[in-house]
Amino acid sequence: MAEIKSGANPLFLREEELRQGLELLFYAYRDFNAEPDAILARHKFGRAHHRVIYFVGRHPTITVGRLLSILGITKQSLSRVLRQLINQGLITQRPGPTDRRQRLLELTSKGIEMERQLSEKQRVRIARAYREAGAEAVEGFRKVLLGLTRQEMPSKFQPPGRLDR
Amino acid sequence: MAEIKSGANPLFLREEELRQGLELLFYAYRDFNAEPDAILARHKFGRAHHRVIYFVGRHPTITVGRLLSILGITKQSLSRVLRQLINQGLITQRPGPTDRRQRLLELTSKGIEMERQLSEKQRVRIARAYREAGAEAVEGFRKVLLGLTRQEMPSKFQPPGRLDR
DNA sequence: TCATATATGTCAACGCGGCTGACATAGCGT
DNA sequence: ACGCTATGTCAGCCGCGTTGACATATATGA
Repeated sequence: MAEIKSGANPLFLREEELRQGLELLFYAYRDFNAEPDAILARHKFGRAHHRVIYFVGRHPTITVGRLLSILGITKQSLSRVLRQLINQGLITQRPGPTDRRQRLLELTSKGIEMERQLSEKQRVRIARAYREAGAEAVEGFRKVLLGLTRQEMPSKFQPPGRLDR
Repeated sequence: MAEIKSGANPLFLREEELRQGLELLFYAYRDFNAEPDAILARHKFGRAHHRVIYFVGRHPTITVGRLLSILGITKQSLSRVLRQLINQGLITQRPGPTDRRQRLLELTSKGIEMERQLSEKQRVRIARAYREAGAEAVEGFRKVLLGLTRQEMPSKFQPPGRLDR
């Protein structure tokens, strides 16, 4: 990659560069989820539970509908994991104060504890990567990821789809 | 946990920063795979097929065993999608020249065409993100992702696990 | 040469978490 | 009063992971 603009074959190198980015993202995403997966498995949960716990923790009193649109899955899919989380006492629902059709979701203390356990592994991992890479690299990391994210496809709202694994 | 070391509260900001990275990665990974997913669906394939096509394209004449260890899945899982890809004429196998137990995998021209279609969307996306972010940001992006990737868990070889989506 | 180990494939059964379609209920708003 | 919205649920399907057991061909070392 030193000779990126080496006259010889800039197009080929560029292609390599892009592939590299592709793979980096693939491996990083995989490794990044390995540790939480192990914890989840001990509780008979999966990544879907993790995501729900995460976003409810991040947005306390979030409504079901909002959660659905963040996750980009169907209500039937969400319902399964949400019901489990509620039954296990990790999440509570209560009617919305103004619109009582809504169910506002919140983590219980048990849910908060779980969230902490799960994200701790990832926070440590990110923190280490940030520290090693330096502030400037972190800024670049964010910029590029943001660029990857935006500009959705024609369909105005994100179509449902698998995330994970 | 918010105000643990408050004062001005550098710790809180750091925490926010880490969460931001977490989410960025989540969204980027999701959006990044949306377009190929649509193409795959039209051919009755899924992400598993995409990954196999990708890595066989990237490493022509790769053996089944090597592919398994890259993907980090079981041979039974691979076998299903690999058989389909072979039946559909996207991938060919042939015995290894020195060790005839091995099956060397390669994309057919049809497979190459498919690979091109799939990765084109992602290459365009990455290329745009790189262009917009600038060379320096790209370097940072790579550095951080690399930091996220390495340093595996205690188990010396990566345990099997889901990737994707 | 013979025994064991390796590379690969296959059958069967299971689990998670997406999906569609249909239908139900409560509450909001006109 | 009526229809739209937010949510939930039942039923069934599919992709793609998993484990365990067993089969076959080939390589390799005692």
